[in-house]
Amino acid sequence: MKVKALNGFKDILPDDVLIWRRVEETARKVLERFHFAEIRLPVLEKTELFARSIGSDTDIVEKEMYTFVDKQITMRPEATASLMRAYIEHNMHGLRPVQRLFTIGPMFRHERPQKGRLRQFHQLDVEVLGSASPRLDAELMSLGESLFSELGVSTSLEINSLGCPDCRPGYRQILLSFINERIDQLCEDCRRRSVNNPLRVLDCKKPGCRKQVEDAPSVIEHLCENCSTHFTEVRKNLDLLGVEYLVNKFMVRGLDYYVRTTFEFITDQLGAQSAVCAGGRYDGLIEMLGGPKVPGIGFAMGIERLVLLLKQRDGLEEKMEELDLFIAGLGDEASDFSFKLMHELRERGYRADMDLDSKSLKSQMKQADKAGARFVVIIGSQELENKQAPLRNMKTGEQTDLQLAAIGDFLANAVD
RNA sequence: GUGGGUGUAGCUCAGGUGGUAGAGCCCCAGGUUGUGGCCCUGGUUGUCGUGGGUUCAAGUCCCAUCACUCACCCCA
Repeated sequence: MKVKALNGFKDILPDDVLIWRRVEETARKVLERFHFAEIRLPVLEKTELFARSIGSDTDIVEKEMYTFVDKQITMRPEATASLMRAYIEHNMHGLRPVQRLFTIGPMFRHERPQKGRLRQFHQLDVEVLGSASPRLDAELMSLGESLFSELGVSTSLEINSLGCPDCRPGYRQILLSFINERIDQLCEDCRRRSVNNPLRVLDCKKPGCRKQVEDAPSVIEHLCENCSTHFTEVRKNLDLLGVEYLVNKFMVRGLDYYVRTTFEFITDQLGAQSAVCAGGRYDGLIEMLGGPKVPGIGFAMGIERLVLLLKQRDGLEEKMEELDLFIAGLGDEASDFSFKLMHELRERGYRADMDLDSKSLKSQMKQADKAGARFVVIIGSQELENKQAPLRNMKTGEQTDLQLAAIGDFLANAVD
């Protein structure tokens, strides 16, 4: 019986790694422009950290975490909590008034896998601590927009406000009585939700429920004055930056710590997993975790989902050039020489390879072609004797004789 | 946790009503005694997911089981 990877855990093979690297490199480049610094965090944390931040009543904490029950530690299901922990632990609020941080890495949730959803998945997590300004909310969304446009992926932005501890309880009551008036018309799930988390009823996907809540009271209409002003300012700043968005009054977040602004970048090309990037404001979270009273906002981008989008976009990827030079050696003596030459060229910084198994020249040329080698040099006993060998440009087919000793210098000229 | 779909070569997939396994791609060799891509010729690779049942005979029918996958739930 072959040993296979766990369900929901995937190998990322070399061809895909090229796409992953493009995503990561683009992200780092764009984030640098927005003055973000990278932070690297551990994958294991105390279970308590997640229970306190994400909320012990959420599905994530209740049934999706990989927890070592005997040790009270958990593989992180998301990055925000860890990042807050690090921020507090290292007193980062004292280093500068506003911290702009991001991190990229694997997260773990024991969910049933499906398209765009794995048990080990990867996120780009972006957080800004230390400012409550609505400008920041808009700035983060424009950052998301820049990331997508830089990668050539089209998404649409939806925003909402969830209010704050001052105004949400009141709204919750209003919504609850609205729901209770038509509780018989709602699906089983929604009836259950109406007790645990009435806001969730708003984003039920069943057409029947949708119709019922069509004109439900929205959070936005019941925001307190501060939250309302904040939301207006966020929208004003989005307009100022020319960021297009849609207000989705039914958008709800699954994590307890969100307040005020929430947003999602969505796509219609990933089946049921439409959100590629989602986030929101979480003023109060740091304090709740024992830190200073510092506001924060952030988002997470699902890298697998992003990679899927990039892959299903018309794939016109060029053949990758993996090598500067492939050395085709013919015969033992020439192969010894080639082996040493290859080593010297690598020491000088060139990408070189050769065939170690004394295959036919035809086969070696094929290998060179497969690898996308820029040049091939062919070395046999005749070439050793004359100290010069034919060097072939694989793109043009041109072939010229070159002194063996001059190959390195030739590459220095030919390769940027 | 719940429901649907699919399991045949390394990959993508054919195999009406049961008769001891196929194509394309990939890979390898040759055509071209030392030259890649295109072309031609030939070749390698299978416990037909697994276990049981019906039958003279099962990839094909029945049952069970596992894996993968999509969707619900939830979420990035």
